[in-house]
Amino acid sequence: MPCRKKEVNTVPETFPTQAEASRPTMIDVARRAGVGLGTVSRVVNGGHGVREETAQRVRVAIEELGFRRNEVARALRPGKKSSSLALVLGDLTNPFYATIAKASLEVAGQSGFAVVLGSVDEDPEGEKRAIQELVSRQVAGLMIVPDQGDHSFLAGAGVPVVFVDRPAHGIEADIVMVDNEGGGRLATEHLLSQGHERIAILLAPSYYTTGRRLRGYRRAHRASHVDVDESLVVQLPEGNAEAAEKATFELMLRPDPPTALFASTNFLTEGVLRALRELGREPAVVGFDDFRLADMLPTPVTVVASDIAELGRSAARLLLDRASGEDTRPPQRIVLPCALIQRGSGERPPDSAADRKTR
Amino acid sequence: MPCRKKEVNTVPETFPTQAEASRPTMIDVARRAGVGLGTVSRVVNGGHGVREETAQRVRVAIEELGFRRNEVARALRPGKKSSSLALVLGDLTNPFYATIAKASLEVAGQSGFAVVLGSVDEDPEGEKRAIQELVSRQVAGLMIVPDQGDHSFLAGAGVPVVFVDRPAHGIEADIVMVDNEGGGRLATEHLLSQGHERIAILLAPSYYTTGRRLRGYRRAHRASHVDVDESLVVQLPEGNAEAAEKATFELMLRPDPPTALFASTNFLTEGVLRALRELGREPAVVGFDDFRLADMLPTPVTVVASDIAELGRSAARLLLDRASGEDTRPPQRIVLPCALIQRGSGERPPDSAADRKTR
DNA sequence: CTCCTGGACGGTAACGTTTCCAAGGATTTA
DNA sequence: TAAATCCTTGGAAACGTTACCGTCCAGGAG
Repeated sequence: MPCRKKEVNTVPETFPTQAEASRPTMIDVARRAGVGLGTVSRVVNGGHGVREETAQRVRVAIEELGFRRNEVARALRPGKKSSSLALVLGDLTNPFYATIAKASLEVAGQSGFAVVLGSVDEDPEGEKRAIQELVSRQVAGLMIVPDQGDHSFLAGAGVPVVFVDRPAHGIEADIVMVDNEGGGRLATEHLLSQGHERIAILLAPSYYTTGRRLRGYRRAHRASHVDVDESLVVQLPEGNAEAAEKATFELMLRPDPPTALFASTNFLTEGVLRALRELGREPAVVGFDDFRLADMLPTPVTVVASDIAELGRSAARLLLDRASGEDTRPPQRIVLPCALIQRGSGERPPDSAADRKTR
Repeated sequence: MPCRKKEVNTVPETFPTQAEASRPTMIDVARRAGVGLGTVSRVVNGGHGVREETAQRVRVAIEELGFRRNEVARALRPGKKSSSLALVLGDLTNPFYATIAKASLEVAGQSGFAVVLGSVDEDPEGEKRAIQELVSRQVAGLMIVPDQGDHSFLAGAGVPVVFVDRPAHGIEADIVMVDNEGGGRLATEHLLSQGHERIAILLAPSYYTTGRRLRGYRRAHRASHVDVDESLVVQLPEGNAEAAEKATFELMLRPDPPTALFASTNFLTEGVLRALRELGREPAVVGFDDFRLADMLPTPVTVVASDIAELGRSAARLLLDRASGEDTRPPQRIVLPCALIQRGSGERPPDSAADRKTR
């Protein structure tokens, strides 16, 4: 009897640390059910054109053998892409990215898609390598939170792409993002309306989002007929909390410190708060993007926030539509709104910035 | 001339939203380089047994055509598993899980492995489905942060498995975890040494880790000859901050409230702090697992912490070794130590728990 | 009764890679 | 010089699935 490898009904004498159990194939199922290979395939894929009685026999055989379709072999067929999406992003430890990952994972999962996370080094070259790795895995689509640098190499990849949070250079593709300019404007208007006229803005380096938030900041000033002191527009060398902390120190120790600070990123907000605690100063603070425990800090933190999870969900939905071929519209551009969440730190009047030295 | 599909040298007239570019295959490369298929394969896989001159020709052809090996087809060969690991965990929004994901991703990436995230619903049944989905994708190994429930179905999967953070029932496999008992003991000893004798412990429901942390709590009490008031051992109905907040309210409003609280999870710690702020009470608090901004809260939070990233790294390393077949040792059990980080909340003396109502 | 239609089903050819085997040429050894 | 060996190379089989193309049989129309 030409049986595949061996049936494992006997207990192996050694612990099967990495059992080579060789899962049953459709051929095994076909043999067992006494039908042809094609019939099994038809049953597995919805069972059209198969007599109910036959289908039942096949299903029984599948159950008995514990058969599961080999997705790799399936994806090999021409035209069929694998049922996985790729997600390329920076630092999962940043709640912002983690939220996107979780949300897209949920949506993909509902459609039976898995999500492959490419490993992302810091440099743009590493990003490119990671993306190509993923393409060679025949993923059905790519969700990318792009780094700076050219992404035109994606044009010929033959895979639909959705950019998340910011667009990429050199390629036109779907993009899902938040209303950065509106958010920057919202935050700044809020501070201006409290009477602040010296509002510093801290910017992470050269992200697209950074520029838009700054634009909102400028627009708000213009609308209120307040001039921007360019020395209060701080381009940080890095996007982390430490850089923001250092910059805040310098800002606040100037002879003419700002009365309010707008931190354009969740990590930057953290750095700002650290510096202020150290300094014992209390200028108004507004952050971009909400973060856990923002309401639990000594002065709860006012932020402009958007629905980050929706960012991930939209991206996944859009990508699934593209991958299925249903959606052939020109590249979409989805922009989610921002809202101001007042908690206290953003509602401090200009004079509260004076030295308190309550330490 | 039997050319594959078509060469796309012409600019398509419509925007190629999801270009069907049909990437070049090894056959194309072979034709272009004027060599056989096998030779190309040998070059791609390290090029042993190929004359340098021939190899060079092949490499040029690869470059010119922009060829990338199709990983799906590669994984189809018997014995060859795909070069991806699967990671199954709960809520990526929890920094604990996010850290594991990031760390394992890094290690896997260094070995050229991608990480597939299975979508994980809440129920154990969903977890099982997700795992089987991943197995059918021929992943080279599984990292699982297991839910309760039986995992014996994994025994025949023919794939190495590493459990993370807690063991699973019904299967013996590698496991990487933290020293839960030691950590629980450390936290409790610390509080006892301050003179606390009424220490409440809040426990998330029925996790393995919960039981171990509780055991450490009891051991510390026994070692100090302090009896445990069983009414201070609080099993929460859910593992989230809300449940902990509610329980803390009830605890602190008792006629005989505890003078210290040990929150056995980062989310629980958050709930405890919320309740205490609301109540205006200040018992000592120690949390299990560090969290971002813990040092920035009104009273910085003392925690027992371990190197969560190392948890993820170890898991990935172990799994890669197993997958390569190099490591055939019996199931390993890696336990990482916990350390106490004193920040203030855990160093409050017993009498500080008295009503302050400073609000 | 014959022919045609259509549903059910079996078989086979791909998909792109790796691996094995055999063949050819060059080089060494007797 | 002939034989044996090695290195290089080409070709074909196989992996598990899906898609297509026939075949077979039943039933209805002419």
